[in-house]
Amino acid sequence: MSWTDERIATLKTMWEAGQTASQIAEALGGVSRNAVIGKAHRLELQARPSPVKPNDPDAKAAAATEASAPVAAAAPEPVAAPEPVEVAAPAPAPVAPPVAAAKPAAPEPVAEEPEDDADEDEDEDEAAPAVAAPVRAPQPILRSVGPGGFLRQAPGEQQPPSTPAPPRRLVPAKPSAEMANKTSLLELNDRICKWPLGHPGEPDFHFCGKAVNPGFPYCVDHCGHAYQAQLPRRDRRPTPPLPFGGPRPR
DNA sequence: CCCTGATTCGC
DNA sequence: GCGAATCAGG
Repeated sequence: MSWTDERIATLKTMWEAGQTASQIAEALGGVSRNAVIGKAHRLELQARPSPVKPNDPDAKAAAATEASAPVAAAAPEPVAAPEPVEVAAPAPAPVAPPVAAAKPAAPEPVAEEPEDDADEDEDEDEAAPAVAAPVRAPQPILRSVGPGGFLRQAPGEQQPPSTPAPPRRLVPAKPSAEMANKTSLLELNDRICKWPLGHPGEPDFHFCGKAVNPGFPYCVDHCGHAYQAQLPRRDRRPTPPLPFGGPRPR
């Protein structure tokens, strides 16, 4: 298997979406997770919280290099001023994180309508009324910053009780009509949602294409899908949050 | 044990 | 450039 543009695009997309290397490898097929990670790094896609990220470069390098050779000398404690790794503290404290007031000007362009939370809109309805954003009190909400740098939902605004909802149609069932205004890979830019729909290589594969949530590669809706707490693999639905139908049966 | 990503290094 | 082997934290 080689890294075609399509595969690379998928890799990028999934990587940015927070999928694990294993999942990406599985979805792509024909590659190991190591290959995915290696490629991701070569593409300079690095990011995402890694389970193994020490602090001191020197100590780490030494440890990594001399992994098998127990260093019994030199540089016992070169640690002088370890810079505190400033990660946004998920402190529930009343003090608002800096990000909270970041963009209070534009309170959710998309109306999170209470009318039917049970049946949330995951489908890209051709009639998506993204414009019908009614007046909503511009009260800033307390948020913390997640590993990916995304705004985490405040405890109060947890919408559904983490109900992924039964897997529904992720790919428009209407090939022709829907295809007319699909967003192809070539049309991707900084302003439109890059959430992939369908499988790369297939005729109906396209991207969401809606306006992005400022600062993110996806629209508000898909940010919600892309950025969520990782559940243990075991408790994870086979594919629910995945825009990809999962590994394509070959 | 399992998982994760990072890094190295021979190819 | 690629990816298996290896490392290391959770």
